[in-house]
Amino acid sequence: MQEERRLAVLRAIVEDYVATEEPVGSKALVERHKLGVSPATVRNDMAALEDEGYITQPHTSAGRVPTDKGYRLFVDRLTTVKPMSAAEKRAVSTFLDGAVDLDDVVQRSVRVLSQLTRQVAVVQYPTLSRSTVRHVELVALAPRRLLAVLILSTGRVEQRLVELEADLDDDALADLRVRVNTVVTGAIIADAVTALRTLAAEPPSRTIAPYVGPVVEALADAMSDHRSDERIAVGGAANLARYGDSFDSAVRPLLEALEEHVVLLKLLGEATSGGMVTVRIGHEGPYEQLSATSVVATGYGPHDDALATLGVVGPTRMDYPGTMTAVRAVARYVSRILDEA
Amino acid sequence: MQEERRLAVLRAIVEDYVATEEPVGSKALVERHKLGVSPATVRNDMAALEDEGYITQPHTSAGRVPTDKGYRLFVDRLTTVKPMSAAEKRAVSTFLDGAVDLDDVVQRSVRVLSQLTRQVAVVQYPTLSRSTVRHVELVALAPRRLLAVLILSTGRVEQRLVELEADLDDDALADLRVRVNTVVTGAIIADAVTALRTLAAEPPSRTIAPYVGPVVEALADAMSDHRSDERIAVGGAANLARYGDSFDSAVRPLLEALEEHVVLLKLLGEATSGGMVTVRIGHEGPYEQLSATSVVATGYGPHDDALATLGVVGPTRMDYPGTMTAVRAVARYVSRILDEA
DNA sequence: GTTGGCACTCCACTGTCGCGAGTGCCAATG
DNA sequence: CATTGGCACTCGCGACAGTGGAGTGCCAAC
Repeated sequence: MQEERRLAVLRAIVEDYVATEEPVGSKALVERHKLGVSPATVRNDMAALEDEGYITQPHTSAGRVPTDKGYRLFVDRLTTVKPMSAAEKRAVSTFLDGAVDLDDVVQRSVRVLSQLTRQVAVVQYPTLSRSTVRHVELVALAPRRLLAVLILSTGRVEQRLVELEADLDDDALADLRVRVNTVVTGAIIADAVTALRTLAAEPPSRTIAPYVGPVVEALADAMSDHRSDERIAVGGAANLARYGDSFDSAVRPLLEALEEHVVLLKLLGEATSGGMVTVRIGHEGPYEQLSATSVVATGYGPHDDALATLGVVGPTRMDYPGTMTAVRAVARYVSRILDEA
Repeated sequence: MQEERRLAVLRAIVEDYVATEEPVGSKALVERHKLGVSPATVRNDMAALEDEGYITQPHTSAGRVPTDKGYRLFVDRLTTVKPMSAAEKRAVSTFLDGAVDLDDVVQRSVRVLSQLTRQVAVVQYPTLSRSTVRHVELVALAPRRLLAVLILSTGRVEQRLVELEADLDDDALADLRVRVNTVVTGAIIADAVTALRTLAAEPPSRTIAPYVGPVVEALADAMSDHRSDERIAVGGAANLARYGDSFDSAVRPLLEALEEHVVLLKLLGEATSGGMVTVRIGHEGPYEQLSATSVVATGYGPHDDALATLGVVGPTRMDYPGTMTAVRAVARYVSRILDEA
């Protein structure tokens, strides 16, 4: 009974603090939220909550502020799903539907996500390693030169120039093309690479033997190209300007992190699929300097495969319910678009 | 005679102010720069400089600060070329030489430029419209489906999927490939597009007539794809953290501008080729809100064609000589790399 | 034209003080 | 035993005045 009210008080504190950015006191609380009890009672509850480490006061005789632990409890148990407004839904769909290719999808996602949440949005490009090969094309550019084109299930296209050591005729090229595609089409990247290497190690026909090596190398290179794994789009950095206070402690390290895509990737963490949104609050993250920022992220990809991750980073003091639904919605929508492609 | 010393005083003021970020007074000036005259004399000169609008004082009885006009004079007439240190040169070359493709070149340029200048660096991707076509490849993916690959002189590769309305045999494909390449190879984009349209309007052979339309459309689309024109890479935003003061007035609008690539493009301005570095100081720029920021930019591209622009944006109070040489050096180096490719 | 002297200005900094929001504790109450 | 009103206490914050110092402008002398 009292326990229940205590949680209500915590929720109220979090909500008010997020809204006002100021430590919230007992009196203001009972005024804004009809708790049906007196300020004194709330004070008792607050003292208890502080003992348990959910809230803290910046200095004696100031209002209370949620701790990371308090936000955690709030997110885990007190969050009521906040549906998006019809207007917002419409905005997401119309904006994302205009995308013409994968690059564009990612760019637009970043944009819509940052505008929706008024935070910094981060979208990872679909990872190669977990996508599958749709098709491989080999194009003769010159007798000893060909272009290897790799088309993936995510819509990504990679190409590599291949220099050969012997002239290539059309028949051999056709043979090679068929052999390679038989082996890799439909396979996930990791498997495709090993399959290709076996092919190169034991050429199944003498016609292709002289060429299979360089071609396989080029393809394997394109497949395991880690630069693509690390690609990330960032948007809404201007929202950092709203931090106002706590510039050095919060904005500076975050700005630096935004440049270091490796750090960002680590921040986003493992992709979780199936509509689950991960929330990492303050010090729970792997970086000491980012102890004042939270990350709300989720995986996305066609057929609910979590190919990549998208989310937002912002101050620990953020609107978690709203942000979570926005992230979830954008992830779903992007996944659906990738399904169709 | 006095005129000469006055300019020396202005130069000293600019240098000191850039170094210390604080209004500079007459006494401090004669101490730091061996001007050979007394503070009183300097004061007279300062009064004159203020009358002419080159410097100003934030409030009565404070030191002087250069105005935009003062910086302009400094940049135009007082700048002594500041050579880069051997270490810096080495850093630029080793860092940029590691680039594997155009994307990588741009990314690395942004990085090295922002680190060199400790400012926000902006690099525009080489514009399509002024580059030339190296090669067009057409790849049959299915009887009625082919991939059109466009390879440009800048190293950029664009591809488009083309759906046909009639089955395509190998002979027709080969014919089409030859015809297209004859028309566009070596041409600059603008010419290539018109040449393609003529080809589509008057098909020179009946074999290719049913296919030339969609293929030409796809290629023309890829060529005039304005999204690529607008592509820009930004780096070093973390350097904005050093602004410290004047956060709202300077950092916020700049952060917003960094997201709006259209604005950035306009800021960078027209590409100027041939080692000329453009400096735009404060209010000289097209945006009222960015009246506290300067832009140092120059064009770059293979064979000294100014295909695109790169530069840095920062506070009007910046180290112009150092920034200018850094921008010039990076532009030259990138141009040379594009030459080789 | 240059210089030293001098009076003046004004910002930045410091210390003091009162206000108000908020707390913790306690005794009273249902 | 949870809740409540009362009350004394704490402490941050804004206002205010006083002070020191850097810098200026002006002037008379060289």
